Parts: sequence; C-alpha cells; structure tokens
Amino acid sequence: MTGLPIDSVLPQIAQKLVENTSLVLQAPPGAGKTTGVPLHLLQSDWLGDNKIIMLEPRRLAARAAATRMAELLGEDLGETVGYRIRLEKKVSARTRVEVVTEGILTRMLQNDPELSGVGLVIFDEFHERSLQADLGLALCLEVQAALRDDLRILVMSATLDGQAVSRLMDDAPVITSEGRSFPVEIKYGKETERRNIPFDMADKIEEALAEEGGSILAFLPGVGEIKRVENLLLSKKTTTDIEVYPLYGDLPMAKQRKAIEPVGDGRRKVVLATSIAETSLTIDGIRIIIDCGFRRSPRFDPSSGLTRLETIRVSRASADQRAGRAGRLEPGICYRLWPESQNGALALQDRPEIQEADLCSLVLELLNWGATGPEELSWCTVPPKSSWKQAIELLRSLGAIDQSDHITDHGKNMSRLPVHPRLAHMLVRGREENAGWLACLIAALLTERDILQEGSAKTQTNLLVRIDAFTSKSKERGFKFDSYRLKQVKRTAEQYARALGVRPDTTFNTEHVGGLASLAYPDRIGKLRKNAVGRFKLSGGKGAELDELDPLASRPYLVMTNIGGAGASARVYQAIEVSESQIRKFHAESIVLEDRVRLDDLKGVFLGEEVERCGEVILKATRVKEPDQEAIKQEILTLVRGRGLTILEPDADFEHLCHRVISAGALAQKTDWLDFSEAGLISSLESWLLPYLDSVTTFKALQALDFKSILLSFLGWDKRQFLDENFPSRIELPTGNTARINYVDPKLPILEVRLQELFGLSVTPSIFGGRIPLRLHLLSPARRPLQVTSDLAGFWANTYHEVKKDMKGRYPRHYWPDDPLIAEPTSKTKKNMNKARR
DNA sequence: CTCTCCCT
Repeated sequence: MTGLPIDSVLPQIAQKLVENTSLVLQAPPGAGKTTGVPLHLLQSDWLGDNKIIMLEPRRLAARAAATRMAELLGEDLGETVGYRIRLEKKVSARTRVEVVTEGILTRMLQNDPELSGVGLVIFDEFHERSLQADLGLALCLEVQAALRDDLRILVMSATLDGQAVSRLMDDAPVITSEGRSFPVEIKYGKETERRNIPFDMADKIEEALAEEGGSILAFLPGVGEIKRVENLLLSKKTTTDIEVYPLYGDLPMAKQRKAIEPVGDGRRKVVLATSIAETSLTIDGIRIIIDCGFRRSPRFDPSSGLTRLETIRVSRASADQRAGRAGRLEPGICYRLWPESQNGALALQDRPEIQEADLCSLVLELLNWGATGPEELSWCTVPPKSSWKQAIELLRSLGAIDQSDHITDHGKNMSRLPVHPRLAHMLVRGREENAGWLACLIAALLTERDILQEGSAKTQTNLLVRIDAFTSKSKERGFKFDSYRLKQVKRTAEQYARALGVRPDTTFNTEHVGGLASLAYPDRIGKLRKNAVGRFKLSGGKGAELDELDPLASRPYLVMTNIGGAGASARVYQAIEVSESQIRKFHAESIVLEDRVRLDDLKGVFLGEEVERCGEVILKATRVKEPDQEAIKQEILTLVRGRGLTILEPDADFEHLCHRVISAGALAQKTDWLDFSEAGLISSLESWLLPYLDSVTTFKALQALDFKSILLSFLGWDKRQFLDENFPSRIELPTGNTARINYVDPKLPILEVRLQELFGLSVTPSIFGGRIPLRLHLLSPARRPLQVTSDLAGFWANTYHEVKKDMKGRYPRHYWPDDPLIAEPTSKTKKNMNKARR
C-alpha cells in the first residue's frame, strides 16, 4: 500500500480524529481513500475494541472495497475485514472493519440506536448524496449528539463540497488529498446547430473511430436513444468492422456481461450505455468517452404520488466523472457533444436524491426512530415539505400512523420489513390473510427488475404472467423469463418471507394477487370508464390509460402496480385484475355509502343516486327518485370548480364584463375591488352563482341563466356605478356611433376603430376621467389594421399623410381629406355621405 | 418513447 496520494494525509486524518469526533475528507478518485483510510485508522487508540463501519452506495463497491482491504492484510474476507450487503454477509466475531451498503446502517440504527461496539462510521462517496446516505448521516449526527459523544464520523467526498458538510457537523475540520488518474483530453462540440442526440452521437462515434484508436464508451440518456444509435451505426459503411454493445440495467445479465468483457482478436468495441457505466460498472479497455451531456432521471411528483422520468442535462460533476472513465489505465480522450461555452449552463452538482425522491420509507423510518418532523434532525438538505406531506398521507392510508401522526403497531411491524411501506403493508396484511408467501412473491416482483424477457411478448402489462412464472402454468403460455432475475426474485421473496416469519409455499391461490396488490396501492384501484376501452378512473382521483389492444384494457377493475407519466392521465406499465369482492374484502373500512347527485352527460339532467365508493371509484350506484335540490346545487358548484367557467358556456358579454372589471381594478388601483378572474370567480361561486340555482334541475337551465346580469348584481350598485362612469363598455365616436372598448389586456384598454370615424378629433379618446388614453387600433374602411397609436394628434400630423396616399389608391370611393382635423368624421363612402346630407 | 441504485 505504498505510493498512493492518500498516504501523505493519513497521519493528519488520524491525528485530527483524536480530538475531533467529526471530520471531512475531500479526495478525488484514485487517491486510495476507500482502502487506505479504514486500515490506517484501525490502529487508533481511541477506537479501542470498537469496530469501524464504512458505508458504500452500491453492493458491488462494498464487496470490492472489503476484498481489496483483506488482500492488503493478507487475510481472507470475514477476518479483520468483512462486509454486509443485502442477502449476503462475510463477517465474524474478529471483524474490525465492516463495509456495508447504506441501507444496512439504517437497519443497524433502528435495532440499536447507540451503535454499541462501533467507534467510527465512515461515509464513502458522500458526494453522490444518496437518500440513504443523507438519512444515515442525519441519524448518526443525532446519535453522536444525544447518546454517544465518543462516536466518530468521517465523511469522505470526491468533490469540493466539503465545507457545507463541515458546517453541518459543527465546523468539523476538512482535510484535502490529491487524486491520481491519467490525463484525459477533452474535446468539445462545435457551436453550430445540432440535430438530435442519436444523430449527433452516431456522427461523433464515426468521427472518433477515424481519428483515434481504442474502444469507445458512449453515454446516452436511455434505452430509446441507445437503440436508435445502434441502428444508425449499423447502417453506416465506415462502422462495419466494430462490435456495438448496448448496456443498460434492464438488459439481460448475459448481454450486460458481454458489453463489459474485452473483445477478442483486436477488434474495436463501441459500448452504448446509460449512466449505469458512470459508477456501477467498469468496462474493459476503454480509451475514448463520448458524452451526450444528458441523462434520464426520476422525479417524484408529490401531487400525484408518481415518479416520472425526465431527460435532463448532466451536472459538471457527472460530466467529469464520465470523462474520468477514459483515464483509468492510460491517458484517454473525451468527446463532449456540447460546445465549451455551454459549460456555464450545467449545474455544478446533481440535485441530492432527497429532493427528488419518494420519501415514504424515510418518513416511516424517522417516525419509528421517534422523530415527529424533519426539523428535529440536522440535514445536509432538508426533505421537501410537499414530499413529506404526501408521505404522511400515504402512511395514514396504509394504517402505519394514526390521526395524530404517531406510528401505530402496524406501522412498527411495517418498518421492520426491508421494503417500501406500500409493500410492507401488503406483506403484513397478506400474512394475516394466510397469503404471506404470495405477498412476498408480489413484493419481490415489484421491487426487482422485470423478469419477463424483452420480445417474448411485446408489451405484457399483466402482473399475473410474472406470478405464473412461479407456478406450473408458466410452461403452457410460452413467455420467456430471464433465469438470473427469476432466481433473484425468488431469493428476495425468501428474504421477505424470513423477515415476515412465513414459509415459502407452492400451493398459493393466484386469485388473491389483485386483492393483495390493492393493499399496496389503495389509491391506484382503477375502474374501467364507460364506453372507453383502456381508460380507467383511479381510486386516488386521477385517470390512467392502457393500450386499447391490451387484454386487460376491458376488464372492469384493475390495480395499477406500475404507472408513470405526468398530467391528469397516467400511462399504465403494469397492472393486475382485481374483483369487486376482493376490493370489498380488503378495503371494507374505506368504502363509504352516500347520497349524491350526478349530471347525466347525455340527457343533461341531474340525477339522484345512492353510491357505494372506494375513494373515487364507484362500486355501485342506485337511482334515487327525487334528488335533493341542495345536493344538485352543490354538484353544480363542484362541476364548475372541476371543469372551469367554460362549462357554463358564457357569452361574449359575460367575458367582456369580466375583462372590464379586472381592468378597472388594475388601472384605478382599487383595493376594495372584486376578483373577476376565472380563479377568483370560481372561489366566490357560493356568493354569486349559488343564489340563482334554487330551481335549476337541468344542465340546459343552468346554461340559460343570464350570467352577465348575475355578475352585475354581484358587483353591487356602488361599484357598478364607478365602473360605468370610468370604465365604460362602449365609447362614443365623433360620428355619433359607439364602439366597444377591448379590455382583454388589463393594463392597456384598446379601441378598434375605422380611421375615418375619427376625422376632426384631435385628442386621443380616453377613459377614467381622461386619465387613461385608449390604445387606438386604426382600421381601413374594410376593417384591416393600419396603425396602432396612443397619440392621435401625432398621428394626424405625421403618419396620416402616408397612410392617406396608400388608402386613396385602395379605397377611391372613400373620403380622404388633406386636413383630417377639420374634416367630417364618417363611416360611409363619399356617395353615401352626400346622400345623407341631402 | 421506462433512469439507476438500495433495505437486519
């Protein structure tokens, strides 16, 4: 272990930790910190008989770090150095350095908040800012402050954000180390306009193959782009003697392995990868990196409770990490598809996961820990309020917390299981229903990667097909499963079964799958909409859609086990049929019976119904003869709130009045005014609309109401008086005609008028006692726009003479006087003007 | 037009 950059700072690290219980180490890749630091600190006096725990963000990294350290000591794994990751551990009573994945630490803390026997916790790769690492650090700081003032915490980070972490840890000292890697030459794209990622990437790969020797690793955002680049490369003549390998997480294991292995007989390799190759995998023999500059990233939307994927720009840190992959063994080269001038537009760091992710598990962990809110702990980044609130609501609906947000016994049972709280709820309830093993299988299938192989059925959304892989039925159907993943799912299910205390079972009843899944997703029970194949209304209130040709698309009830997408209607990626009786059985306490009124869209009549519903899903509706008028009135308000004022089909007068009132409020700067914007009127529906609904029983009658008059009386006499005097609806023109003032722009009332009608008028027409001049849109006799001005006198003096020349040619029968100020205003032709005089 | 990790 000689000659690593970290060696020169190791004594300093050890010495600082004698007096300080917290320390930050900044060391770039190649410094040797992951193996050097724990082994060196093992000799510290303060450690005594206690252990060192080191956190790694990935299982692969944990196993590798432990293996290297054991090698350096000349020992086997599990002696002085061991590791613990999910489903696998190599530790013994002698073990002094335990490398664990981040989630394991949370588990350790929940079991023993004092972390007995642990002297030092090291957070490796903290710059990645995973949710688990942020949570782990917050909890460790709490332990240090409240229970264990001798516990030492060392945060190791590759990038220069150490100061922020240091402040969080009571201004802990920061030690910086050099790194070591081979130089990587960066080549930027040209400033010229680019087309799209796949085209640009294929061109750049061709260019790099011609310019440079060695194999290429190209970073693309996702599977779609990878497939397109692959096709483009195959169609190019210059790229025939290379091997192209896609590489992404959903690729079957065998194919992933092929992409990572070296190619034989000196052929060149082009690997098209997602960000999986940024940290998780190392590919043999790469000299050239090509970075498209984008990645796909999950983003949790607390309002829908869904996570959707976004294609976003990479951060500077991530681009540097990608480039660094070219300089692992020899000097390398990195082509970036963006011009250097755009570097400033990239964020320095990626947003920490805690800001982007579903916080349900984290919140349950903290409530179980005894915290009642996020403010009770010290965070690197405070969890967003909206995600916290959504998590609390979901946990309440799963019965994990009570009405006062305290964890229940059920919640405690849930938090012991190593799964998302949704699935934990399903497991615990499944066990109560004697379907524990089936619940474990479902949870494992929903947690691990899809076992169904691509191509065996183009888009197979049915969860039951996956369940059948574990029964004798699988052979009959001809679906192909990835055997590695199948094994993985089985191991995971067995882990859950151990944690739950149930036995694997071969005789489970697959009819219960839908019901069990509905426990995990009580907000995603979907009911098929009437006359709409593939479109479902979800119990949580949103909509969801399946391909019309999907066999599930016409089933009456589904549980959506995987949905994504934004907006009102989500895309269903995986679902399972559920029967009405299963919904009734598993959701008895949330099914309500109520009287309500519904608008029959076809007949336009309000009908009374007695309704049995589970969330927003109607299980049963029975007609009631005489609907209650109060209920009709409330239903009308609900309709308008949901669909907006447009369902009232308001006429132009109504809209004009609204604009006029808004404009008057803005221009006269009234403080005691009424809000006539759509949002404002919707929030005051009770005041202005409700009093007129006493005899409305049909939709037609509703639309026939005179909304303009209704709004005028809502406005009241004083305000209406002020409005008419200062912001009139129409204005009189010199001809004696009147013209409507356009108030659409609240700050700028407009008068559209034919130029000739203003002859003789020297002052710009105005409102509000002359304080607001109207913006004039002057029109030709055929009402074509000629000129826009707020200064009529200036127009007559200057522009008019040019306009006149043009107009005389085009409208010879009209009157175009040389001096418009003394001319007679008119809306007519010359002939008709004379007629009128006689 | 589905990223990628992770949980006694």
